[in-house]
Amino acid sequence: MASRGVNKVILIGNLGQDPEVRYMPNGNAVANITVATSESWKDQQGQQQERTEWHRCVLYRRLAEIAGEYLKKGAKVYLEGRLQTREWQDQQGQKRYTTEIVVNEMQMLDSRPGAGGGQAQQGGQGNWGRPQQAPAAQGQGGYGQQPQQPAAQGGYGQQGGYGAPAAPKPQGQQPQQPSYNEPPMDFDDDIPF
Amino acid sequence: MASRGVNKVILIGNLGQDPEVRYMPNGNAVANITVATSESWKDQQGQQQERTEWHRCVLYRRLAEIAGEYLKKGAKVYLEGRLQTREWQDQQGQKRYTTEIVVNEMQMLDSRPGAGGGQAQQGGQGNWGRPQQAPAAQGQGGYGQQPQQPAAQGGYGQQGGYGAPAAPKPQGQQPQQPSYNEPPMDFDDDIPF
Amino acid sequence: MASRGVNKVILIGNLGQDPEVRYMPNGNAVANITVATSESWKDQQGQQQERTEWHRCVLYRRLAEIAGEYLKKGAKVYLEGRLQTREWQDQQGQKRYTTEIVVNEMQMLDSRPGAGGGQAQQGGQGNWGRPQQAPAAQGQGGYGQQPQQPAAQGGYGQQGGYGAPAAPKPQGQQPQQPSYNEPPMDFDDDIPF
Amino acid sequence: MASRGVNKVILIGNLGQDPEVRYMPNGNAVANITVATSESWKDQQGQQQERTEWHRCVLYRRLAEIAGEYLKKGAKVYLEGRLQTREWQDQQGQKRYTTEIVVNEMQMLDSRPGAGGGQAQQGGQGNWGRPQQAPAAQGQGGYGQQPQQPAAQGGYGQQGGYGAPAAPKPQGQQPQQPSYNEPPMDFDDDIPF
DNA sequence: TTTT
DNA sequence: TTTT
Repeated sequence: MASRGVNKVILIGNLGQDPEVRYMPNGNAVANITVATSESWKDQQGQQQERTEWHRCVLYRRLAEIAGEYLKKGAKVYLEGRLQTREWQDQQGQKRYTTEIVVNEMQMLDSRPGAGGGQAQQGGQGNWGRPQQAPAAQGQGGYGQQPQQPAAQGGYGQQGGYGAPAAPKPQGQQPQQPSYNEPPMDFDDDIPF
Repeated sequence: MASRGVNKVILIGNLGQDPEVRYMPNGNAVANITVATSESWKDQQGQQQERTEWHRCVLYRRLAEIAGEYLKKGAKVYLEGRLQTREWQDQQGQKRYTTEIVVNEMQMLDSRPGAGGGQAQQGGQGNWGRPQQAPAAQGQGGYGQQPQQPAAQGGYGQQGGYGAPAAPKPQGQQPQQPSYNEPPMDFDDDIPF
Repeated sequence: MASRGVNKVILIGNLGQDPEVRYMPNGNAVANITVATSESWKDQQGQQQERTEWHRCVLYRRLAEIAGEYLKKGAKVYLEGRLQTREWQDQQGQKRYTTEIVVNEMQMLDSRPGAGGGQAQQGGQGNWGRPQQAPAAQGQGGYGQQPQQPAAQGGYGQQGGYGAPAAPKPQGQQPQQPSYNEPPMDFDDDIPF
Repeated sequence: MASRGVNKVILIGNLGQDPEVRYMPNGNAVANITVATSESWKDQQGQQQERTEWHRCVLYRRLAEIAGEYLKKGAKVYLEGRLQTREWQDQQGQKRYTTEIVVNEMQMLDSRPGAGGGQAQQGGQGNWGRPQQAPAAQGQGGYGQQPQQPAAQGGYGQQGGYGAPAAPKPQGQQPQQPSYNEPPMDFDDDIPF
């Protein structure tokens, strides 16, 4: 409900491998993805250098399902979340720590294969999920025949219920909308400058 | 529910004046605040320069109420939101545009007056709301005798209902919490470094 | 040099039209771009709604040149900058205000046309600049035959000199690099998890 | 010079202990700080819960010096940086990983002790550095008698020279300033709303 | 270790 | 209008 301080991470990068999705006893999905960001620079000898940073990210519930459905190795994504370091024990019983980004917002940044009409199914190089599947395998995702590029937001435990299988419940977050008595704001079809 | 693109603003600044809170017909609160950020630099002649930027911000529902209750002129705040430009007409019937930050998260950054025990009475210079009030005037805010520093998050239309007077309903956002079957993460009592 | 407060904007969106680049007397480039972000939601009647927000952005110097060279209408970009409201006078001598994002970091998010081999030349739909040019017409940009996807960072006055034509000077910002006596960090070729 | 992707962290939190500052052979300062953020929520049984997250942060050069000089245990700061995971070996020769935030911007969020006149001397509870020192012990910091609240930005390798002791050189980053032929922007004395 |  |  509240928080003291701000703990925010923003990433744009590419998946190092396909998402790993698993389900908890209560039916909630959890997905792990690893995302690479990189920077390059010239060192003091003028040599071009590059360094890749790998980020371990975890997504829950609806976000996990979307990730599992639509992302694959190489996909470019925008992620927003918070840092969390968890403790675990290695085989020797030693305490270890792993820092992860708990994602609460995701945007896919690859242009959709098959977008824009025609262009047809399959993929392979588009980094979108399930490209090899038969065209009829759809439906579960709820994104329709021509699946909309899903852009997902998932606050903290946003889908409400723990203990219930993830379902397409109404999101707790809708845009803060122009109420009748606010000034008009219709920008839908023209650019104001 | 969804969004294409990212539209995010992060501000830390000081209120130029007390918040203006009003209520919509449906009972929802709306608050307007103006926040200053400033930067200083040396120009090419070596003169110290400073420029203040004023940001017009709008808060809705619970956030508006908290702002009205706890913020006042001079208060330092962290704000997160999105940009929104709305069109209006001036007296000559000319189209005008105003860009505002629609706030969906807020953190007060002033230390509470009277926090920590002792440290003296009243406020007046602490930039917290209602400092001149009699000590007994509490209660309405629901923050208890020793009101907790409120840190508030308000997604898009987060408090659920339009058309209902704002009430302290459960937030749509709770921390994404360690469920029983997730990896252990208990940092409560020891530190990883 | 310093700033009191934080004034930060993060956008991911698409250009509404080609960048407009002009040059100042001192030779510095200035580019204006308009970027759309949009969100969609279901209203209370269950109707799908969408709202597009248009952001007026301004880029200076090297960033302006890169924008002019590589971006075009429809291109998807990541932008980071700060809000700035400037005053101007309309024809009636009335004070008007326009809020812009002064961009200091930019990332192009479209996959390069012609990247990865095959996929072929031409453009038109790739949203990258100068797509109709002959393949040999390159060179000015300094991005080579197979131009690297430019990712640019431009702090405040980053290219150092005012008063000089923008040149590919060394950036004032290089990655904060592992100095000899810091712990080794070579992640270049393996994923650590 | 460039980067592919975005790797950004934004924190507001409190220092768990005084900064640890050390110097590299080339004279550059490095500071380590640990910063706490926390969130609280009600669990499913209605119990108030709280979780504190600890962030390991590293600052270089001028930022490190400022941190060492002005921050102390308990201080509240705004930090911006990037995630970096470095590999090291434990005593058993095992590979270990530690994730840190490499800070490139910092803002102190505590109000200065002794600011505003009167308000009394010394510190101890103000979380500003060196509070127990004799008033004359100043000078090294270059912030004057009444030290300005330092707000610091330090890009990547921002202070220019490696291999030289950090000195108050001109920052590579000045505000992107209104040049003569840009639209007027003088907000110094009037407010747009 | 912090803070409320 | 704020803040330092």
